[in-house]
Amino acid sequence: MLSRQRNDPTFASIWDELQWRGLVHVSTDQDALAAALRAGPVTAYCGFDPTAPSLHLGHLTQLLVLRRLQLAGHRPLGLVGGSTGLIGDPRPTAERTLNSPETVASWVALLREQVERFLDFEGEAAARMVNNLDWTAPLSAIDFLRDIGKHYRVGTMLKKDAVAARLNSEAGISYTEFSYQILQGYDFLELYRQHGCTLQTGGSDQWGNLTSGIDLIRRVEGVAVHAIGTPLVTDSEGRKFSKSEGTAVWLDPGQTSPYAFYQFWLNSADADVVSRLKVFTFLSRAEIEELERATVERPGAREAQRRLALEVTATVHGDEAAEAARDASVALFGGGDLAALDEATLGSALAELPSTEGAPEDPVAGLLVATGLTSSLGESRRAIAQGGVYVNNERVPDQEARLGPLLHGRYAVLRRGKRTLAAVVAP
RNA sequence: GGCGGGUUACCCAAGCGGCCAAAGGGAUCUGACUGUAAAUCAGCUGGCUCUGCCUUCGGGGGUUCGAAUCCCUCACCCGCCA
Repeated sequence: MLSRQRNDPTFASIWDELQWRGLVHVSTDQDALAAALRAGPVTAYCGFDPTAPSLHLGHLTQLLVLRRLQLAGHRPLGLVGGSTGLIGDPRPTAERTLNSPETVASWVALLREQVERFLDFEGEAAARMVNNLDWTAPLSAIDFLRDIGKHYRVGTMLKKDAVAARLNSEAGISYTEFSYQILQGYDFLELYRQHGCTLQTGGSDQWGNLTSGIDLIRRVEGVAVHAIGTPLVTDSEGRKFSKSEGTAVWLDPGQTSPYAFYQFWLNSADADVVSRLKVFTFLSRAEIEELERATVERPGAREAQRRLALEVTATVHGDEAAEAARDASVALFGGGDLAALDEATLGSALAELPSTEGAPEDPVAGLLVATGLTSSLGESRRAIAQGGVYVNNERVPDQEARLGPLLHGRYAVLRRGKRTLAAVVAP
């Protein structure tokens, strides 16, 4: 995948391209930053905290920004938050529950592998991976307070969005989380010292943490460094899709299958699809503008959504998985008669879906639970009663219904609602 | 450390001895319309061996025929004072 990615050569600079793609929501002084990027290779970093065993879509934006910078000749540093993950970035709503050091360490390892897949570790602009535990763990509490804490003004720290929100809420905030911004600021300082890093990227909700490092480096080293805050990935309603909103789309294929991942993008609203193409694909401006026209002229054809789904799935899961997800989608949503599909096509399509073993006499309600389409028998019955369950595209008539005849003697396709599918396979 | 307030389902939030599996709103999910879209309208949303039973209102213990509701205790959060 990496070898096929490229920036659009029609842009005068990477800065122009990032701007066009809508990836710069906030930044430090634009002229200075653009000039720095023009002047030669810049070392840029982005941090990923282990709050779960996988990265999700919010992180993908950052990974691709680093990759775009790398393609323009700059050097990316992928940071995993071995120490910051032990502390927890304050959320605006409530205090986090601390995870055990063992858990954090295991998640760090998983995240590191995921980040590594998006960057090139060879050549002039080779990427590097770092872990902030390496420089934070040896630091004593006294060193921390004297050497770093002295540069921070509490008044400034209190003004950071997340901190201010928490202070104004009933939840309050612990000293632990309050200190987070100092740790992240110190990361930037260390990376500046160790690797000459002068640019940090992050989501715009991280702006307070980004400026924390910028201010620290100015005070300690007298140097002006930069930051880019990318827009948060939302749908056209402004809803954030990240794990905190409960609709997580994970990069780990074990948690979100390539098929489910493909389907997520395919279901993008017209109003969102162009901005998503810009942020999440390496398609050129000309290609994206063509897809934008297609969306306006033939919205029902959903050409942009199809291309988006294929491109992003390929970027994350590889060409083969992306094509399999596309082929399965075409077969299963092809417009009707599943029985008309030949066995090989059906079998490979169903292989993309969550599945369970079952026989014709098994009750549908139980199979729904077994495939994960519902989480309890009660929910299954409710779904059936609402007319929201289908077997092989036939609506299931009553709650006691059994599976019935299998396609090719082996398969059945369970559907919940319009588009959530699962497979039943004879043992 | 003292005093006061608080901890309810995915989130916000009402309830303050029985009519409470717990109002209302948000969100999810389903149906209709569609393009596997959006908007709109309607409905569902603890579990089960389902005319009943079980678990749930921060944890534990108690009072009572009966507790989310009263008492004790522990934990955590907020505010004021120190």
